[in-house]
Amino acid sequence: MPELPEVETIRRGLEQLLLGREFAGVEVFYHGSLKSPSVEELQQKLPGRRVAGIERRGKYLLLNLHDGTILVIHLRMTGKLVFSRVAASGQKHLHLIFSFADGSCLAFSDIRKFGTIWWLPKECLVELKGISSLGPEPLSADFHFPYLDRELEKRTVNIKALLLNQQFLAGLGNIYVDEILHRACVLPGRSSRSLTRTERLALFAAIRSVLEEAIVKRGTTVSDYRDAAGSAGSFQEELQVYGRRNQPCRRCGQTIERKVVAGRGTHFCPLCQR
DNA sequence: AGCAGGACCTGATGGC
DNA sequence: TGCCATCAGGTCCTGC
Repeated sequence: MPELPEVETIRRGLEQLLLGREFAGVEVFYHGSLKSPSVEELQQKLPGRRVAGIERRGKYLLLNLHDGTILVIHLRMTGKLVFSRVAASGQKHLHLIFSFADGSCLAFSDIRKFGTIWWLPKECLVELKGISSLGPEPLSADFHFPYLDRELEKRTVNIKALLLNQQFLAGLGNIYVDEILHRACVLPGRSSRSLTRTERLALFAAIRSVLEEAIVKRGTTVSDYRDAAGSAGSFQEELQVYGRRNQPCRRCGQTIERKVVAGRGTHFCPLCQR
């Protein structure tokens, strides 16, 4: 599932592949992917516009076009963006293809059809509630210890649910939350405000270090994640708890357990996480 | 307001 | 073998 490190890896790939390219057309096979505008309006108005820059906000990809409009893409769980130098077709679950003036294209496919695309003027970005309500970027200066400390104090939910909340912090998903809590030695069911100062400091450091290392490894490929060039990531080899139920903890040897916390499959070490 | 739980989807897996 | 139920998870929506 693409979380922050995967989306950042895709962003970097797309930046190499798409910058300056001019849109020539769009084919839409599954209309549910395109939230706005209509297929007709997109097909009519997108051609001729060029890619000027690619940003990421949380798990959202933002393709800035030279005329001040933005293509916003969210891959949700199984969405994929794959660039090809020649026209692509025939692949399964293909929902939309952007073609460029030089004959290359960007294909959007998604097994579960949850992924979404918007095209809108930059000033309308605030109307996308999912983006405008996002919390700070975990790797930016906006995310600092006093913020984490304050939020932990005022929330009543368990720490797993808080870390999954995009309005608290943008970009974390199920895999990295489990890994972060293991690194910080904190059990996922603990209430946010119960964390000691030592644990809060460890959590702050773990959020940053796990994400940074995962970006270096170009993300985690558990089932079908691929970057924009079609390559898998390698952080799955570094996972300490996620997907390791009944296997020994790499830190203390205790058997990794799995239970549902905050409605999500949650992996943890019952001995070295407290 | 904050929080919990269901809905949206399809493919993989397991039980019978 | 085939059928059915269950599970996977990001975000939005509803209701408490």
